Amino acid sequence: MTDHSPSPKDVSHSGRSRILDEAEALFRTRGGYNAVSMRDIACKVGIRQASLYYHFPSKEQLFVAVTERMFERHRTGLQQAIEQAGDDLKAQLDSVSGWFLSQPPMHFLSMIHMELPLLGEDNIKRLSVYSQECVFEPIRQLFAQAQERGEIRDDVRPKLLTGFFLSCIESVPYVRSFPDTASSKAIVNEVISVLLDGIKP
Amino acid sequence: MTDHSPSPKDVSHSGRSRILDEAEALFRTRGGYNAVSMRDIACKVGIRQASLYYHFPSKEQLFVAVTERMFERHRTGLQQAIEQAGDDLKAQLDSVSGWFLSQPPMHFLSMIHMELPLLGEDNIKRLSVYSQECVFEPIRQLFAQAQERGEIRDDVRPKLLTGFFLSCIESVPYVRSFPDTASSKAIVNEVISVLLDGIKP
DNA sequence: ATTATCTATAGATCTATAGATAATGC
DNA sequence: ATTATCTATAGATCTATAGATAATGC
Repeated sequence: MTDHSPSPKDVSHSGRSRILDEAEALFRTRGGYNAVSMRDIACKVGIRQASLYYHFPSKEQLFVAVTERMFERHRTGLQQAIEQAGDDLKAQLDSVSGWFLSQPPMHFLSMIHMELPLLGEDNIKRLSVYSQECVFEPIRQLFAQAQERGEIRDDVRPKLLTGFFLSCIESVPYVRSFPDTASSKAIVNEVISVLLDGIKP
Repeated sequence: MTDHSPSPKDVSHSGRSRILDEAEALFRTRGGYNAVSMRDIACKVGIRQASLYYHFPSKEQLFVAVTERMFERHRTGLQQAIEQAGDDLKAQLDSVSGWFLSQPPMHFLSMIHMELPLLGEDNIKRLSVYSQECVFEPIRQLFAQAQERGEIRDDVRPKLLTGFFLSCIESVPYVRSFPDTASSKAIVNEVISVLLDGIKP
């Protein structure tokens, strides 16, 4: 929460944020909350497992901190991406896609329905709300404003468009994994092209 | 399909397939492979944990069996759905969507990148290939044939369309979870409408 | 005095195996 | 004789706590 950064001696990045970094990488690359032990995390950081409990009261709270920080990063990243693009829908979508591609895949939907249910009720609520604010809502507004400007048909709902767009972005690493497929950027361009113009000739 | 036999001795349905049913439901509703123990599964079935090892040599093999059976079910379901629809793209997509909505959500992408990595190398390969054959390939062919019939622009790749379509279908339970949102059928219709015609006015 | 680590361990798991036992089929 | 279950338990975990210890700040 309050990051008083009292030690400007942060040579080569230590302490709490180092733990968050390593934990985030492990939760992402191995199979999520249950597949990563406190020992795994401590090992990566280079300390003993029990020492993690000086910084976080429980594994669950460490996971929550990791996830909140990630959402927060996406909030600011998305905000900047959208600002830079100006008031044009396609430019905004390109920019937002560029942001997501610049980040390690967050696996938004997978997180929501495979990781959240493992947590306590309060934390589920907390992270659900936070994911909405940081990730979903910025994109929803982008679509809603484009609709007000008349760039989007009136019979599609921005909320649903946001869900579809996010899920397509999330599928990029998967389709990329096919033998002959193109770059992520090319794939994303195809998503956006289909979204804007449909697949008909 | 329906299992309503209230008979106490449950002659209709016991043994191996009963275990697969309960395990599948648990893996889906709780948080996946690591979140479900053999004890949980045995408890649902009504036997002791050790008895599961008479039917399956390991938890991993049980999970593989569950997943293969699920893919197989989707293979035949998708095949029927596509056959029934005839040679029209929209009709086929409607029918395929109808099939997915008739099934508990399979969380295709989530499975691929959160569950598979937990398994042994051989099983990863095995299930990857199987998921391609049973789920991905039928839909890819649907798009490829529509493209040959001239119903789809030549500059979009069926493989990518398949990824996008699957990921959108997978997002339906999520967007459904929003407060005011419509039925799953209405959501899917909106996906298909956007896919076919784009979002421009 | 505070901060950040350590060692050691309690207490709960969880997977899998060994061997006994009941029920069924021949 | 085979099939399907059971009890009991070994052996590995894993989370979290208690209390000691070193390093840093005042």
